Amino acid sequence: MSTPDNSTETGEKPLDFIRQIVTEDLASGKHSTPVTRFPPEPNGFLHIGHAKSICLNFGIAAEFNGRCHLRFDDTNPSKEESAYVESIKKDVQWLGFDWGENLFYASDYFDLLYDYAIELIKKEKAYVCCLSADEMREYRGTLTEPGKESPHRNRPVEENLKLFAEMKDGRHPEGSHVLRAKIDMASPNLNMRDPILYRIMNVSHHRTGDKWCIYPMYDYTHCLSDATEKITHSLCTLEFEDHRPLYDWVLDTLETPAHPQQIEFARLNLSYTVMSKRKLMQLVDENHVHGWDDPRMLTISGLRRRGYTPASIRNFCTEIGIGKRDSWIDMGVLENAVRNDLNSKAPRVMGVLDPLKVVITNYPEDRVEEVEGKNHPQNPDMGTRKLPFSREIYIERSDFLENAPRKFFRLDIGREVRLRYAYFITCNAVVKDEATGEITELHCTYDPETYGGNAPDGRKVKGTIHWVSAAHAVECEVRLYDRLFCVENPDADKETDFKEHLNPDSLTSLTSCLVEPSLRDAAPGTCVQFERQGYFCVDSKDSKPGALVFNRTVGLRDSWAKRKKK
RNA sequence: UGGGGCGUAGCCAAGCGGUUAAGGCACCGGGUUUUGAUCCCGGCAUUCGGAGGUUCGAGUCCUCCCGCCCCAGCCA
Repeated sequence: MSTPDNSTETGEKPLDFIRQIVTEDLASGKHSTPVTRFPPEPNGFLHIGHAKSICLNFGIAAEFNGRCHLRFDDTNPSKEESAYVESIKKDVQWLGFDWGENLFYASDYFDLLYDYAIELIKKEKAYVCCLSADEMREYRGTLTEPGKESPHRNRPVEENLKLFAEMKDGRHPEGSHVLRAKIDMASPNLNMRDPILYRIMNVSHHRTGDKWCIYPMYDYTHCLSDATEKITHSLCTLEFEDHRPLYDWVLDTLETPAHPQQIEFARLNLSYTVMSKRKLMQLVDENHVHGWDDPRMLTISGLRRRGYTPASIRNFCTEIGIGKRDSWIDMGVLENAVRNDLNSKAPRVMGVLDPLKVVITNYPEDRVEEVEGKNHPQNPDMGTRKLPFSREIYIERSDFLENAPRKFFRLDIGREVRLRYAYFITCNAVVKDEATGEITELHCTYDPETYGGNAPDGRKVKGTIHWVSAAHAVECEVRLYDRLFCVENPDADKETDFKEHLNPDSLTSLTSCLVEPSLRDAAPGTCVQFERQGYFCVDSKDSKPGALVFNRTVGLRDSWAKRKKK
């Protein structure tokens, strides 16, 4: 029944090259079940690029009935903190993944790793080197010239054992000694020119405290951690391709429980943003944004606060695919992913961002009626809600235009529009501030026959606009976000600091917005669609009862705005 | 002129020698619509970085060329 067709059984999405390898390894019996791992270093917050890796690793585990470990790659205590461990766990869970019992730390293996190192020394495959960092750089050679062997390369085993033990016991200062693999100083692959395995660091570790003053390097730790956990497929990004020979060398030289296969894929690049932890940290530290979870940040916590759903991020990750090309994904693809998810999930409400008062002159002063609004026009299961309607309402300022062109389907003097779910109104007069000329109020009349929004005489209106009742509306703050940078690739020009491309208008705060009363007690995190405008969520940090704050997750597609631009 | 990778539409991405080169985003038309949203329907690569070659047949195989990315941390 084996078929060369690599599409899924239902034929929806073809398998990427990694899933093809996994499929083949299962078919050939090389593995009975795949075991993957997501191995973040706890030195910062997770971002959308990590989400790609998380979805890949946990996704494969779920699809092929395997498992995925969460392993903290905590081998450099000078940069790591347990606060990051907690935030990473939270983000992975929030994305919808579960590592079950399989939570590991590279630091769990420090004893094991030390024993393996002794093993290497005994096999004459590792030695203690006393060259300084500068000397070592000189000895390493260059891209085009081979390196020179260290004078300590042929130390006797006993001496290496003794020195390594002394390093471990804190008898040598930082930088004075390192343990190196004995491979090939003439290798065209710099990673194979006797790479460092252990360095001395007099730094306490967030988990092991002061037990150690020597810490293993990534290249040595990662492969052995993978092997120890019997990982089958060790997935990492392209820049580690050159490290694979070293990964394999360690596992071939030592006797380990398994020899996982390292497979590299392209990391995610998104237009109009930066992705590296260093740069994100700079934005936070220099107050260009308000913290790691600023809704403009493409961190998982920022996206969460912005109103992105876990499903939207997962869908985005499967949509963009896995490959080996350096690619730049357009920000619009991410935005499209939230719109798609929220379109079916978010209840519809009405909110006015830039209010313009409308007095319905033929509506009784003290009358209040209720009209019924659908919570989702395509999904009756989401029910309906009552909306108060009265003589004074607010509409969006941009829904009125004097001397409007024919194609403007909104309000102008003499034009009739529908107030969503309420009545047809016709504008009769404009009230302006005499000094500034600014429009302060509109006078309209309503047609009592059109309750609910339909005219018994069958007459049509071209436009339907949203509104709130002045006496019942809830005042709130709304924050609009735009892309953080003005250019597609803020990193492109090495001469210019990426921060010079920051978009000065990435945040707009509107403070006198009015939303319908059903939102009065909306809980933090609540996602809704403000009809005709976009998807918004109640801010999880700054929103308080009585002082609601909404974040615009993403606007609706707007073909009218596009048309106007032309 | 060191090594390792990668080139299919504006952006991603299928394609695994054999009919008219999937799909998504973007874009352009049209229809439905009490959201200028959603939804629906249609359009959008005579050509796969370039040039040769093998073959009855090449995006897929071979050769050469061109372009881009990564590597000289006691970071991961």
